[in-house]
Formats: sequence, structure tokens, C-alpha cells
Amino acid sequence: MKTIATLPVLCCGPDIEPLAPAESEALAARFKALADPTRVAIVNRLAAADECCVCDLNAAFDLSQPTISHHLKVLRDAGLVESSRRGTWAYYRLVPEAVRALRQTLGE
Amino acid sequence: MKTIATLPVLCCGPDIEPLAPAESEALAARFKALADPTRVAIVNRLAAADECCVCDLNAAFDLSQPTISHHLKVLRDAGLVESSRRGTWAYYRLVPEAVRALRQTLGE
DNA sequence: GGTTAATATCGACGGGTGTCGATGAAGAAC
DNA sequence: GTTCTTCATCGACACCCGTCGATATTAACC
Repeated sequence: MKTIATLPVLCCGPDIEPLAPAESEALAARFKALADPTRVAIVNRLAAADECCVCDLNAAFDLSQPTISHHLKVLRDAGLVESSRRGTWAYYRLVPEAVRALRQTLGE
Repeated sequence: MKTIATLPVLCCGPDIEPLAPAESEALAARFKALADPTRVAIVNRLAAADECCVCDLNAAFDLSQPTISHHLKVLRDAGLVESSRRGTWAYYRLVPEAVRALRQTLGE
């Protein structure tokens, strides 16, 4: 601990409460969903198109189909994307509010 | 692959280029730096204070000093924070441009 | 019904990550 | 000088995560 009492404490001190652990974990969980290059690229594609078929994602990335499905599940669990099945195909789209909320945590 | 040719392709198709792998990795690397509750809380404290002494961070979290030092290194390597030593103490502060750049990737 | 296609799920493997104690490096204070 | 304090680094451990092949599920089509 710093013990110089003659200087004003400019930095944060032990009196400043850190983020509530629950909030920190919730935020980190959402950032973790974007902490992978493939998921970033998927979100990027979804941002460019209203909707995206899984079959196109499978074709766009040089990864196995289960791997893409896994990444989509991670994004889904994080609330960043949502999906709907129409017939045999599954379509994914961004959840704009989730992205906006995450953006707000990085500044006003 | 979707084979219905009679319907217009509303979603992204194989013709849309995904993010360049290098860009995806760079973005994911920065998000990964925020993919931990402790690091989110550290950034939060640094955002509330201009500067922060490591000794205060050590006192604020119920983690060992090496662990805090490790998290600070991760944030430093990601370019989100920078540090300077003054005497025995090390002071950390946010890199506003880095946070702003990350926010911009989540929308204008 | 049976067959084929599109997704999701499961199990397993290898590499990455958070955590700690122990140690090292650099100053300040005596 | 020596000692103490602050911080960074190292090694090791347990656990998580991205990836794959194999399998299950669901639906369309014949």
C-alpha cells in the first residue's frame, strides 16, 4: 500500500468500489463471445446482411460444420445473435440491442 | 448450400467476402483482453480514475499480486492500458483511443 | 415407408488461460 | 552497504476452449 500521506491521492484508492462481481462476469461473458476470430467474422457477416443461412457460413469458413455450429451456439448463448428455422435451414441474425448495449459499456 | 434459385438471396452469400483473417484476429485479440471479469473490473476502475497505482489494484481485488500483474500485462499487450513507473510504484491508465477504436467496431 | 440434406449435439484431443507460490529486479530508507 | 517494499517474471497446476469425427435430429423429397 502507498503510504505517502503528504501527496494527494490522484488515483483510485481502496475506497472506490470495484464493479460488482456479477456485473463484471456478465460483461466479460459477452466480450468472451467476441474473443474468437471466427465469431468476430461471423458477427461481421451478420452485420452486413439482415439474415444469414448456416449453410452459407459453413461455406464461407474453412472449418468443419460442427465447429461453426459451436460458434453459433456461443453467440446465441451470449444473446448476440438469434436463430429461426425455416424448413431444413437455419437462419441467424444479429440482436442489435445486444451489440448496442455492449458498445455502450465501452463509452457513452 | 442453399439451392432454391427462385427466391432472391436476401442473406449473405458465398460471394460476400468475410473479414480478412488478420483483421478478425486483431479484433478478437482485443476483445479477448476484456473476456475476463477481473480485467473488466480493472478497466472500469481505470476509467473512473485518471491513473491507478498497482498497489491499490492489489488491495481492491481478492487475488494474489502475481495474478493482478498478469492481468495488467494482458491489458498492456492488448494496448488497452499503459503504465509508467515513478519511483517504486507503477501507475496504469487507460488508452482512450484503444477503447474508442474497439467501441467503433461495434457500430458507428 | 426410405433416402438424402442441413443442423445440432456428443466425446475426445491439444493447446491456451487464470491462478498460485516462489523468485527476481529495482528503488527507497535506514 | 543492508533491509524492506513494490512490482514483474517464472513454473506448475487445474481448468477452459477451439477443433474435429462420429452420431443424432429434423425435414424435404421420391
